[in-house]
Amino acid sequence: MDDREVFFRVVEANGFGAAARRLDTTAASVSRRVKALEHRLGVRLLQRTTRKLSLTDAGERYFHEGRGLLRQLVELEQALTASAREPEGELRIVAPMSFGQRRLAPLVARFAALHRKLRISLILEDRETDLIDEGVDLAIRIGYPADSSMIARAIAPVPRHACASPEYLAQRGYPQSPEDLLGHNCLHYNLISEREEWTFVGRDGEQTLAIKGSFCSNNGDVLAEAAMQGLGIALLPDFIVAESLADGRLVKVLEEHERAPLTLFALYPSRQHVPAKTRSFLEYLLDQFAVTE
Amino acid sequence: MDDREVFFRVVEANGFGAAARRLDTTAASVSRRVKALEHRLGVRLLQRTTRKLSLTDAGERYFHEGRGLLRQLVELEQALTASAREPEGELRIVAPMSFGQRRLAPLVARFAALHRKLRISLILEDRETDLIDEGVDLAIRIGYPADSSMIARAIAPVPRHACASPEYLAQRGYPQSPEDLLGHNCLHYNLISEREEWTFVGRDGEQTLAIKGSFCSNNGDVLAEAAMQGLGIALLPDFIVAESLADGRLVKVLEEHERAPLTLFALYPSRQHVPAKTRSFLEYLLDQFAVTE
DNA sequence: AAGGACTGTTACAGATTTAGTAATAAAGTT
DNA sequence: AACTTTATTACTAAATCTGTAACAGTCCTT
Repeated sequence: MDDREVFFRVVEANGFGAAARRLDTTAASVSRRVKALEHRLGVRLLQRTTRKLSLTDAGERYFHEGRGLLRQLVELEQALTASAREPEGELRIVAPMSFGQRRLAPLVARFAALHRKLRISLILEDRETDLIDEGVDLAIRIGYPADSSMIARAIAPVPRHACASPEYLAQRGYPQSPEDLLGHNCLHYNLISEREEWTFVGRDGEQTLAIKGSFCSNNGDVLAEAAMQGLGIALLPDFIVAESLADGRLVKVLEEHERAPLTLFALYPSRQHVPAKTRSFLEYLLDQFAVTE
Repeated sequence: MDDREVFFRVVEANGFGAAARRLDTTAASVSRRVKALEHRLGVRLLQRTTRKLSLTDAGERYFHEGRGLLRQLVELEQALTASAREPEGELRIVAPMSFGQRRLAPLVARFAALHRKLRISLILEDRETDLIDEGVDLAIRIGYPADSSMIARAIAPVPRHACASPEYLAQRGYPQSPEDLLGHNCLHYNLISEREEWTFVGRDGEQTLAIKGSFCSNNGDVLAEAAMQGLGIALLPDFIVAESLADGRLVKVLEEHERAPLTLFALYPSRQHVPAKTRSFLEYLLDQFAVTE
């Protein structure tokens, strides 16, 4: 509690004791704080006998001009505090391109409809942006957490499937074991990892293969399209190939050898006092993915 | 120092350490205070890595809207502090009628000329006003201090003289001792004391006489006029009869029996943080009367 | 690639400040 | 005159704040 506020309360309540009661403290404390304020300003603010209070010129001026200022300041602070509770302002989200388009965009649109005081900016980029530099509230990443100064919250597992078109498999054969891939045209998705290695779970644990292929890309949709055209086998995240698998344009291979899924992460700066807009969206995401997956 | 001010300084200085240097404290302290402010508001204000600072939405708003408010408040406080040093505003003085007219008015006029930022209100009243109720900064009293909650500062002695017109004395005789007054028409000034008693210094200490007279008043000028017209002997303060004594219209009697003079007092509320206008005027009075008397 | 310089944060210990209790003094009230 | 009510202050304990120093993360230079 500010000494200034104590003084204003004394004037409003017209007495030290009355002010103390309203401020839930003792008259002794109020007396000392007014004294301290007067000492700090070097001006007597209240002329007081044990029975009467009256403002000095300085006190009069301070009360009339200062109270409004302090009140505005306090109201501003309360607005800020409130904004930490109810989502408002701009929420900047960055996410990988494909995931953003396919999965995030519809969720974000529904979330935006729930919070009309929120302006949402969804930025799709396949590079790791500096959250602080870009003023980003929340970043969606797939893989493993990296930036140590950020908080990484796991949202959902992201399985990856090795898949190809039925035509390709009919022509080149259906791989029965990971090793069989060495004879196939493997289409590498180099956004998650540059290294042309695929890892599967074999008889005795994980097994990493140096694969080869005629085509790689940092864009999963391009690879999926290539696979559908019968170019080869692609190892792609579930959300990119789910539709194609569902309607049969792509077929999973080596399904029982799939390694543990990647993780969908939400990254946000710091842990103390996360603004409501960020916290709220994060909870929404967790809720949505808990149901879906 | 207010946490708010620390935060604004951090933003202005663009760094905790820089702010600490300007505020003449340590980075540790600054860090903690910003943290405390954020905790109090429940909002993170600054996004910080060890190398970069950036305002959160809340911090941005707080800085832009709050800094002006706090600055106005601080400037108001500085103005109040300054007003305690340089006389300004309204200075309300109350004084007894006769003394005010004859002695104080010219001094006040000269004092007013010295301090153009001061508006002086000289209230002449022969009753004891409540300084606090009336918003009076300084009261001039003659006699002995009474109001215990006020500060009474002695300014000058005020001798009283028993005096009459030369014509009256020629006709009725010149009193040689205080007792001789019993046979005279004593004109009582009942402002200082209602009781019709005059005290003189005789052979063995003070001697109080119950005097009698055909005329009394609470106005010294009226009494002086009456005395000059030869009505009787009046016991009046020096400042009322000085002129008449100087030009011979009145003559002192029993001069060697005069008791100790009354005292001219300045009364003002409290002792801590006396405003500059009051202090300044008091010093002026002391200076003026030290020279004159 | 590694070291150096600088940043903000935090544990610790000591110092300062603050709070409430109770006693005191002053001014109304019955 | 006794009683209330009011503001103030000495006293003690609790809370807070401060600076130091160690630490950790980041950028820059070599």
